[in-house]
Amino acid sequence: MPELPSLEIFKRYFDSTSLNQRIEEIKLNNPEILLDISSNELKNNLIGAEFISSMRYGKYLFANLKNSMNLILHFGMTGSLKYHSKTLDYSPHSRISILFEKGNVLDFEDPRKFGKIGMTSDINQFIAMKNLGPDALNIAINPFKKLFKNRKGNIKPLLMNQHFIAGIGNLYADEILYQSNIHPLTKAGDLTDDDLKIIYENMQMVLKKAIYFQDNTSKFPPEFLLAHRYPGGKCIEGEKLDILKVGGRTTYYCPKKQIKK
DNA sequence: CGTGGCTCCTGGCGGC
DNA sequence: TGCCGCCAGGAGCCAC
Repeated sequence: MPELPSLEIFKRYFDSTSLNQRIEEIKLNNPEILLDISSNELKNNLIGAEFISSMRYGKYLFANLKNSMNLILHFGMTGSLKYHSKTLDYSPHSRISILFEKGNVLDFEDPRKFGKIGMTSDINQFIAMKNLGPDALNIAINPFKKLFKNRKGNIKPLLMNQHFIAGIGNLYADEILYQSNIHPLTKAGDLTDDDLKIIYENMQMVLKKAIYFQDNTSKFPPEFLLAHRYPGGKCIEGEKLDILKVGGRTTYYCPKKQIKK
């Protein structure tokens, strides 16, 4: 589920389970998910250390260690966290297991193995190296509007472009545009100042609501697209949602509400 | 630059 | 039941 809202949920889960305990052992079941670091190096940084805090940026979670290193977690399409007792509930898809001294385990699960795990001593440098745009939940309206200066291309791929703005994925891009009455194929250059304001406000609203609903789309009220986003689904006004491919990704929108300019 | 296509990998679902 | 094709919340790379 990993768009910004799930990342925020993961962060809270991590903070409430995994801080301030000595790391005793690392089980690295799939070293191929490591990002620019060897298994031994990762283990050397983690074993004997402890997490003291965490920070989310876009779709990345940084777990801060007392020794001033930071574990980087990227969840791909199917990543998640699971904290459990050492004695039970090992996930078959655990790619890395972090065993704490008191007998509990944090599993990084990821069936499809699109996730990545790494380590950095400098989070800002990592963000700059990845060339990530500003975080979607921590940008003010004027800087947001400025991002659109001289931008071409369609609005939906732009919202999903992590170099442009960090945190929005396929589902929430659809929701934000639906709430804003903007067609996903609208050219960025055709958006008015008012359109950008509306998109900005809906981006904030949608992401916050999604966090509030624990990123569980089945809990979304009917005025949200995500409550009806499946083949044959109808929006709250009874209009059948249309499906398009935009930037290679399946896109749902309401043809009545979201008119192309 | 911007875009479209392909790739990594695995599981779940619908259709035959 | 078994097999097959298609699809999936991400993102990097490459060719045009």
